[in-house]
Amino acid sequence: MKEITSQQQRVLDCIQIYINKTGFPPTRANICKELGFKSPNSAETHLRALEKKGFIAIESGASRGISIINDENSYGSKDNYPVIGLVAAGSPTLAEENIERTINCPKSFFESKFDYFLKVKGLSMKDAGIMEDDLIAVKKTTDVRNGDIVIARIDDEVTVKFFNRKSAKLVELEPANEDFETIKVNLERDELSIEGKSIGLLRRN
Amino acid sequence: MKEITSQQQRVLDCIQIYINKTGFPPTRANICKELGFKSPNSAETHLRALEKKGFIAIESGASRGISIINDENSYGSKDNYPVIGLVAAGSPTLAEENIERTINCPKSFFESKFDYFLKVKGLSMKDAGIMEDDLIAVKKTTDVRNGDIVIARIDDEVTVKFFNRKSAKLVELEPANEDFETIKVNLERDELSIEGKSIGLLRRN
DNA sequence: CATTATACTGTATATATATTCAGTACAATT
DNA sequence: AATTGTACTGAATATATATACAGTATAATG
Repeated sequence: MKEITSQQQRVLDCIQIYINKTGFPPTRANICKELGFKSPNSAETHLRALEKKGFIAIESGASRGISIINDENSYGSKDNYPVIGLVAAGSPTLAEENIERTINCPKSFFESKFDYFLKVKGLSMKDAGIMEDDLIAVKKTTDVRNGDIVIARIDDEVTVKFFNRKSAKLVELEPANEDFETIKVNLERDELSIEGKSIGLLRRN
Repeated sequence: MKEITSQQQRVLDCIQIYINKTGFPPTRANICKELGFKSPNSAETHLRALEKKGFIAIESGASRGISIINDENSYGSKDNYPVIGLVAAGSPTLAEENIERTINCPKSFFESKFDYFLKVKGLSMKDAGIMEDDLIAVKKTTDVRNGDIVIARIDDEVTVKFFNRKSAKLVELEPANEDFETIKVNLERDELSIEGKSIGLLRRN
């Protein structure tokens, strides 16, 4: 993120204030009126500069298509946490197309910090009190221990299970539902990537 | 706030998701595309209905001039909610001595407003995904329906169960665990007070 | 010294967008 | 039986809006 000029900062503030006040971004003309410019092109050039520097995104062709980019490695640092639903095969979990929505929640809401909410599919962990459509608070880490509820990825499929390391080369992913079977992962043959672990859960009836 | 139809709810959700994803509200055409309508007027009429019912505001003439009205809770305003643990016999649930701690949490965190968190004891609702020490978000109300998870008080003891009204004088409180038995409450003989119902759940591992 | 970025005014225009009008159909009230 | 609300299609239109183009001026940069 490059440095911003004072005028560009005024424009950026103006956009944020406008959104806070009305719920939607301003037009070029709105910005001109707020800041006293007499030509819409004044706003336009500032917007293009802000876009080039990475402070905002502009949807081409769309009216009011301005969005303020909350940098700091995607979402984490603020109070808005993304909710991940179905994860498209092969795509990174936090890719934009996987984000269903965001939830506003205090950073210290769970005992330790976390990175996103994962919407649960299926009932394979029901005996651990994890039901369909529950939102698991996931902390991105590979530091997991036996008994942890982990979010694992096997062959581009994301699954939530108990982690259980049996030996140097064998990891078992155990469901909490007798209708499901333990997944045995031979680390020499199969690929296992640990996305993170569950540190909390949220359910909305 | 009047009642909303299922289609209007879909439109409202669509608007919120669009804003979350893009940073600005959708046009009529955007809504049509998302929901499969073929005429922008389909969206228009739904928007007007939502406006009339007070769910959204529409800025006349402005493109994308839709804003979602969050009555009171004004998205982001936070509040402290008490956590109720063991309820002393005879005392009101929200009495000071019953408050273990408070949790800071956005007012609009669950779909509907709630009054306190109740810390769950025992496993009588485990098949409903409610485990020991889970925190249930409780909305104080006596307006409960069959199938709701209610917080009930019988003889100064607080319990969480499924509510099931069998007849004018018989209410059954059903556990979600085969090791527990349904509590049958004869309203002519026993006293039953409904403290509220569960509208969400929070678990901290 | 040429180049580039900032910071504007002013005009013009294609098109994105809201909004109205004309219908059809169905269900719930009154 | 008449009215109202919901739930749409389809077409038409005024205007809101982004955006390009033509200038002017200043400061910084290599």
